[in-house]
Parts: sequence; structure tokens; C-alpha cells
Amino acid sequence: MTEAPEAFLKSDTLTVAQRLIGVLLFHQSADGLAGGFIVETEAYLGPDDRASHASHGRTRRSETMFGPPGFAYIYLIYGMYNCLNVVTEPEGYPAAVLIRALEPCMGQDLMRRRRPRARREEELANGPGKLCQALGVERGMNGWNLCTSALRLSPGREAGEIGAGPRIGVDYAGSWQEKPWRFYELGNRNLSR
DNA sequence: CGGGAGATGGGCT
DNA sequence: GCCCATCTCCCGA
Repeated sequence: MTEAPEAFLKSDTLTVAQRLIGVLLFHQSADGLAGGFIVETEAYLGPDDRASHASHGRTRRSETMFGPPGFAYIYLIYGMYNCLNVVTEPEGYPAAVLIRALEPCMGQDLMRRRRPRARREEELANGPGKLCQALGVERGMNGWNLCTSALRLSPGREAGEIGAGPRIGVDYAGSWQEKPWRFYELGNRNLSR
């Protein structure tokens, strides 16, 4: 998506999830600059979506999902990894888009240093936890403004054809598990699966 | 390149 | 006390 993210982050969550494909996500840290084009996302749609953290109500963890759109919702998963979401929908309504995979395009050397176990360049950021490692995304960055802070969304490149399918790792969510709310650029080599 | 086991700690009932 | 919006290691190909 070559247009400024500010222009579409206030759209409905499913629209944001698709238009984020192709957008550049980067982190300018003390260690240097690292970033990539978003190639895979998942939408978490509201308080009734049983796959969403917001389905437990407004808790300390899910608080930022209830805030205004365009901010980072970052949480710890499986006790070891971080996941990054873009908050969507107006303040008071909890929804977000999980960033699942990036196509590295800047600072690959720094990303390799942060992820020394990656066997190939495609393994630097082809998963929600991996991309947080590669970009140095920490839980302290929860609530940052993704249009103005050092962790930022920025006009990227034209997206290819977009595919859709069920979300990953939400087998517990009953009928919500089947919703085709995972979006990805068809044929991209940096997808999580 | 892919499948399976195990790690690890905060969030929530 | 159980449940995770996951990843790495190790093995075989």
C-alpha cells in the first residue's frame, strides 16, 4: 500500500487488515534501523470474537485494544515471545490487527544479529514472534503511536494479490476459529506458513 | 525443508 | 492451576 497509513487506519478492521499488506513497518532503535513490508495479517474483530483477548472484557492486558486506532498493542505469548498488533476501530470498541509476517527490506544485518538462528533471510520475520525479535519490538512499546513513534507504519509498496483463510492458533475459539480473517500476499516467500 | 517435543511466564477463572 | 494469537531444536530427507 503506497498511501499514507493515517488515511486508512480508521477504516473497519477487515479493511485495515487487508490494506496493511504492502505497508512498511520499521523500528528506528539505538541499535539501528530495521524494517520490512507487511505480507501477512490477522483481524481480531471485537468483544464477541472468542479468539480475541478482548472477549474477556476490558482487562489490564487488553486495555490498549479499547483505545483509539493506530496504536501498538503488544503482548507476551507462551511466556517467551512478543506479538505486535495495530489497534483499530474508534475508542471504546476493542479490535486490532495482528502483524504476522514481514518481507525484510531494511537493516537485514541487524535483524540477523537479533535472530542468529535464522537459517535463511525468509526466516528473519516470517512469524509474529520472529518479527518482533527481528525489529526489537518489546512490551514496553505497548501503546506507542504507530504513525509518529520510532516504531512506525509508513507508505510501502504495491501489494500483490491477497489471499484469505482461517486464523492461526485459535482452535479454542469455537465457531470463530473458522472465520477467514487471516490475509496474506499470495506467493510471498516470507509467510508464516 | 518439515514434523514433533518441549520451553516458559503472565493472564485469567 | 490451566491456557495460551509461538518458536527452536533435533532428527531425517
